[in-house]
Amino acid sequence: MNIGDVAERSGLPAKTIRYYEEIGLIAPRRAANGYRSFAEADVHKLAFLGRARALGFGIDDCRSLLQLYGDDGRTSAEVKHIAEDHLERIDAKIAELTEMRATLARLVHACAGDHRPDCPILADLARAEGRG
Amino acid sequence: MNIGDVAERSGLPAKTIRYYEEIGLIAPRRAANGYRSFAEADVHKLAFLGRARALGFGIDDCRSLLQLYGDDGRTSAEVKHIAEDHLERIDAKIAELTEMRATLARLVHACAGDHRPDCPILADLARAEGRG
DNA sequence: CATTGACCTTCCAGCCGGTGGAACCCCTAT
DNA sequence: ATAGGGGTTCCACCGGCTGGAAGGTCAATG
Repeated sequence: MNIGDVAERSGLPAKTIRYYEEIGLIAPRRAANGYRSFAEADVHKLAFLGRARALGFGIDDCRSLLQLYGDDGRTSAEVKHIAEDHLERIDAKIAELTEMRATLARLVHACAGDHRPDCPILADLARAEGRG
Repeated sequence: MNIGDVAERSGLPAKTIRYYEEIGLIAPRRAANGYRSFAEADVHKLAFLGRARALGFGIDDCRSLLQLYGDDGRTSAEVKHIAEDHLERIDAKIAELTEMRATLARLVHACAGDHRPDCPILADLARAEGRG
């Protein structure tokens, strides 16, 4: 299977697949003409990676997850540990964004949005002492 | 004022301040010895930038906000527009993360996290057809 | 058999918003 | 004179790709 077919089947762009090979996440064979020659297992791995990435796992986590996936001696505790750490990072990010959102929404709400120059948003940015 | 003092007063690392000069957000004078020589207005601008960045505005937005801030002929509508766009992007990001979080939390919950290899997390990544 | 066009290859550059480090200059205190 | 704590420039790197140039390969045409 050539990279185009694999891209279609895995849902990942060809560029990304080449990149994943470059950083050692997959290692497809090569045909005599130099083209990458993908096996079903590669497609499977790539789909796995696509789903892990879609859940927000970083490349390093993906590497670990893939390794655990292929390791019969793994424990589910190892996998869970990675996922829990990631969950914490997501929660932290959500909390951060939620705080931003609250401040921003308050400012947007306070701003008339008309032709006049007076603007609570700029006022807040220019001098944020007193409130968060 | 030298960059170190400005860093302390604005809360931004000296590296970042140099970077902001490089990309044209600020333009401090230079002393005879080549050192950057910051005025109060520069410190003010940097603090403004720091707060805008803390609200998640991108550098381009910061540039626009700074420009509007210094423009007496601005309208609050222009400022509000930038903020509303940004608010939408934040909401989209929160929604994305919240969805990730939901899936991930479900998987983590379903995983025993013990010494055995069976793991719903890996199972889901390996074959995610049927559920989101 | 030559050409077209879709595919594949490699390599280099860029995105965002900095951050780290090397190599060097400047200023003050001892 | 020297030590140290500033400052300066420049270049490389982070994540995770993405775009594009330059060129090789292949199947189907005229």
